[in-house]
Amino acid sequence: MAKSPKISASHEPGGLIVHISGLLPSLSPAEQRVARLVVSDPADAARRTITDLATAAETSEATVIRFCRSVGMDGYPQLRIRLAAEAARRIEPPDARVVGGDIPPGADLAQIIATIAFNDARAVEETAEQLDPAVCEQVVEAIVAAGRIDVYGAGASGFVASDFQQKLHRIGRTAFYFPDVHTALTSAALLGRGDVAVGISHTGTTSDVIEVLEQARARGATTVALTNFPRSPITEVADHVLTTAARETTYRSGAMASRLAQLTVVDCLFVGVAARNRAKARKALEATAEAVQSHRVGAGRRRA
Amino acid sequence: MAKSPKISASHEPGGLIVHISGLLPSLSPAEQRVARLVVSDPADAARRTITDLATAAETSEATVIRFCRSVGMDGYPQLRIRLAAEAARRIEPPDARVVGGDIPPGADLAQIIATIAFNDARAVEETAEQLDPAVCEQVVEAIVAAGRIDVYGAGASGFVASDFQQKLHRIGRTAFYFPDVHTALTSAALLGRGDVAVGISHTGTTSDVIEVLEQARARGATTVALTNFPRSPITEVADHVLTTAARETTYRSGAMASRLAQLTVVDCLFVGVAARNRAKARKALEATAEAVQSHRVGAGRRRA
DNA sequence: ACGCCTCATGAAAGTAAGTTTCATCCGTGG
DNA sequence: CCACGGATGAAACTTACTTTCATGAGGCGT
Repeated sequence: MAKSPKISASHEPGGLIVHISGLLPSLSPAEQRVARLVVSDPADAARRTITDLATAAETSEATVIRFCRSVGMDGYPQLRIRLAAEAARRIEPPDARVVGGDIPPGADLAQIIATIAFNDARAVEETAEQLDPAVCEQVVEAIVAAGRIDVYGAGASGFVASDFQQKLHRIGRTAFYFPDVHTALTSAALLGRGDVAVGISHTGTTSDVIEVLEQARARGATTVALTNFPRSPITEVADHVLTTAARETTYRSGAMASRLAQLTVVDCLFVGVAARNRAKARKALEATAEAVQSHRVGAGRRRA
Repeated sequence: MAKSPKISASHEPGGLIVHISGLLPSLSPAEQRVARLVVSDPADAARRTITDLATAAETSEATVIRFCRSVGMDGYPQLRIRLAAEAARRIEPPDARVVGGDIPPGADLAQIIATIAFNDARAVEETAEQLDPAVCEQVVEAIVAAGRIDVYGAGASGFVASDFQQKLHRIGRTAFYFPDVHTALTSAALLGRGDVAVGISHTGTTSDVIEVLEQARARGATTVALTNFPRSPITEVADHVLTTAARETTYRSGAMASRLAQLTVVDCLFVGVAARNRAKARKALEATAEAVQSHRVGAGRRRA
């Protein structure tokens, strides 16, 4: 048989749940039902027997096993154990905040704040946990060596792309961001070997971004994808894939946690690049900070 | 039936290992061998199959089962799971992260990632903690009732302003953001009673933003400031002050944590506003999501 | 010392859990 | 309309877990 991809999960001891939620959209419907059960209550799933879990997910044991393999486990017992470990490690949320869940209709502002902060912080932490330092290293390497860096992103991811561009620019890297697809395509066509193209798309399905990244790749540039879903289409046109870990269940809630997760990754890359040449980066940052100084009032201390 | 003692362990979630070593002397020799293996390396034991463990302890599966019962477990699978959970909990959280500290010169990427994520997550959490729900409420109120909302911000805060504008727009609020001071001033001059002007500035000293907010206030608009410093100049021209809690000592003016903190506040306001009219907001969000649908590939799940 | 009892122990039988195979079904594109 | 490929669950199968039971090693009273 042609073996399913089986994305390795062995190098991420902390992020099994995260890993699974990332893979969720790439799973078959029946497997998704299993995944959802597992993600929503890992501890409970660990307690269940395979038959039990299969029944709960309204599917067969065979599907559960397939699910195990899909997320990189050898079999059900292994999943169970990893799940138990994971569940134990995770500090119980202070109160009944639904992770990744919707905000209850009757919620007051204090609840809303608590829920959002909790989910946002989680997204940041979990993203960091599952980020592969080796891949980051390669990306940093490529950016450091790049003649030019293009950052692409549409919609909410566009802000992140723009932020990244601006950060790189501030430390003296030649970076561009294009809010417009046509311009972006034009720019991508002018990239070449040694240049870097970074495509940002939470879902990994934004055709504009994929198209541009593809173009860049065709021209010989090193392509990097930043997405929440490790098996989404964008990863097919990327040399390096960086993933975020936002469980933004509700599409409609307007890309909140995902955006923070993306920014966290951007920060990591930025600092990684800056760290390659501390002195120069620092000097550049100081120069840029000084440049806007005249646009600040009450410089020095701010009235203790 | 003359049941063996079976000391309950269910009420001590944390101390399974301790529990076991406590009753080690009361176990039969063969069971003790099992117990010693388990205590010395719980994680490893959890990975083994019952037969495997029995062999390692030079005994039979039956004895392992008896051991399980002796320590209060129902059977081997339960022991395994508890063991895995216990082992996971023992792993110390990655320490040595300097809160708000600079990144050490020799740091490798993994350290950088951990430090950034830690600080970013902290900023988000602490911001939420000190956010005043009452002030948020007033701001939400004002935005809901506003005829028009202007969001101002320069530099890094500009991205946040832009993000806020876009979010409000998506749920049907009339919101604007101007990257250019002149345009912003022009717009502010056209605001009036019932309108809202939001000024975002991390330091609270960005003269451009202050100036624009001042103008807006003079025209009768409700002014809101979002800053990290509760007594900075911007607060003097604001009717409502919302503060972030980012201790941005890292990589000066990289504006990393502060930006996430600001976004968290924006998210809270956004959800607060959206919650005021769930149905309408949801409909608007769905409509906007649908609008970009044709720019996505592989709508359903992606590649088995 | 002898018989008897108790208990620890593992072999083996039995049961349940997990895994594989395979036929069927369903949607997709030719 | 058919061929194809993937998804799926029933059932066969394997492995893991649990129970039963026979054995034998002490202990202990006589």
